[in-house]
Amino acid sequence: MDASLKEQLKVLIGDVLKAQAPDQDDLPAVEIEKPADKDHGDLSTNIALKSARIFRDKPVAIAEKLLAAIHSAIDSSALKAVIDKVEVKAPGFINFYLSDGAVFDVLEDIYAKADQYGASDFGKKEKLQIEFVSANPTGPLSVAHARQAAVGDALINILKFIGFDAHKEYYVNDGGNQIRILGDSIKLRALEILGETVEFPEDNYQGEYIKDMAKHFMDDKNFKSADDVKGVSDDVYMDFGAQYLLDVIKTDLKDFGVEFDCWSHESKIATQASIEALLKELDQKGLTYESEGALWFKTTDFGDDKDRVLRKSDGAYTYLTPDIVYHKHKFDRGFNRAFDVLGPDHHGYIKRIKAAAQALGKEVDDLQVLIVQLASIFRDGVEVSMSTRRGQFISLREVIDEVGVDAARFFFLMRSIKQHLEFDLDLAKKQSSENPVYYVQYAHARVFSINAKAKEAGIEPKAEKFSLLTEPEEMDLIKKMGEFPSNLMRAYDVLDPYPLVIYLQELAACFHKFYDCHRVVDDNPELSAERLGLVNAARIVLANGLKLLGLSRPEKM
RNA sequence: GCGCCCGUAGCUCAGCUGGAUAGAGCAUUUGCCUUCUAAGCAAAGGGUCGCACGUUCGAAUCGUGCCGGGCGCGCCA
Repeated sequence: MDASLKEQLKVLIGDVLKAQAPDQDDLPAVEIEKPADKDHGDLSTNIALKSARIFRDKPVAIAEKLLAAIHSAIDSSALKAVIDKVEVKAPGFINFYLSDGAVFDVLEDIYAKADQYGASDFGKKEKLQIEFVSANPTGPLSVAHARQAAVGDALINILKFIGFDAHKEYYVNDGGNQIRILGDSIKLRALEILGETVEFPEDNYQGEYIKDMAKHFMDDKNFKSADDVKGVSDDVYMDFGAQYLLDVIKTDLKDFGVEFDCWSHESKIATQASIEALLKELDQKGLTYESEGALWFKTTDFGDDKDRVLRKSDGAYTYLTPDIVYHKHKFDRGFNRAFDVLGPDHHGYIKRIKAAAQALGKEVDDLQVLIVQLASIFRDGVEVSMSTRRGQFISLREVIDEVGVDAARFFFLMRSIKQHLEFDLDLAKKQSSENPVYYVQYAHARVFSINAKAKEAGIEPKAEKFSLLTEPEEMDLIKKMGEFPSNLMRAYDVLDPYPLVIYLQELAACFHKFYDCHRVVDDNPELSAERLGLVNAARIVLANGLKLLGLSRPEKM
């Protein structure tokens, strides 16, 4: 079932096809796939259907012709031990059935690699970075950030597992206007607390947490009067606010199981000198021009809808400019590729920042933006309305406290990032069969109670030379385990961990079905030993998958 | 008006680069615990895959055009 088997078959069939039509040079490529239906074998090729036009014959007739040649080719190759049966089925598929021995190889492979089963050197140590969350330190993290955190973290784990040198980074946007507003908000709330009448601007941060911060601030400084508050510069409020909230963010993320390799600060990277150097570089490449008193970047050269302003007519830089410096900094640090995880409100920004990467000499796909759709929160069956500006939203902290880390991470990962997510707090909280979180973990935990039972009976798990497992539920479970590596590759292809979540649910389903149909520990010691080996192999695969998703692997539930 | 994402069972969603009779969970109905955890298993009902053309031996999947929903279109960040 592994990739090399598919490749071997592909080559073999390709050779057979070529022998049938030596003069044809535009033969279709051979594709091998795993049929959805068990009655269609373990592997299948549609080559006869694809080449119907070239051979000017019915697909079934072509398949029959190829079948004889494939049979003899297999008999004289190493595949003989692996392929049990080959047959043609309407409308012209050629289906391959694996031998039991080939299926058992999966189990031996799992035991040989253990917690490294599924790992590979596919990534060839390519150095890449995923930047995610990167919320401005102006408030606690929301559910949107929580989803991005779960996705970024799981994706990093998967990329590392398949051989990439992957790093996770948080970009702290501490240079912009919003920090000034944050400082102002704290200051005004402090004055309010002291009984002053203040006009609190609508654009300032309205959340209750600002009042808490103002109290903390005054306690720290031992401020008692409005004059004390007015006596310190705005910078003090800004620094306090940003640092305070950054600490909150770090703590919340840590409690969510997400720890970054690097926290980059805009204020340290996008310095005046580095911005000027960037502008000079872009100018030398002929990618900027002045118009209406502003400095523009020709992003249209790279497919953007319109050019973008780098420096406003008042002399200040737009958000884009330091962000380009930051991305240049990423590539200068040796990251071959970079991924930015952003919310859907940023999709209009993609062309711009990719244009910048190309202007800096990178290829189009060296910078990829992963847009993670939002999550709607449902409580008591109704959607909770959220507004960041008004400070009304469910925070990551509330999600952690209310449903727990495992359930929250699982829910955030169980849908494609392209899919808008419905997060039902009541469902996520439930410790019952309705909650999909526990389905996978329960399979893992069940193995431990089997092991306890086996220990009583003095049965040791077998880890090689399997031969007695013949039940369909056993074979299905083993074959499903063999699909683990390809699901990791699929997660990489789509840059989204969700295929792994779906896979683990399928694997758990195979396990539960086996569990209900057959007893592991019974009066046949040889069979019991093999079944014990089987369920422990399943436990390894489940554990590896859960670990990659950042979920716990309970031994008891 | 333009751009991105979504539209598949009552609900929430899978369906990978086009393949064989469109799947799962939840919900509904019905079975299975004196034996390794019932947070489990089995069975039943439930679908013009938003609509229409097109490409193809073959379309939920690809293309075009509509319809519907979400988000975004600043010298904001």
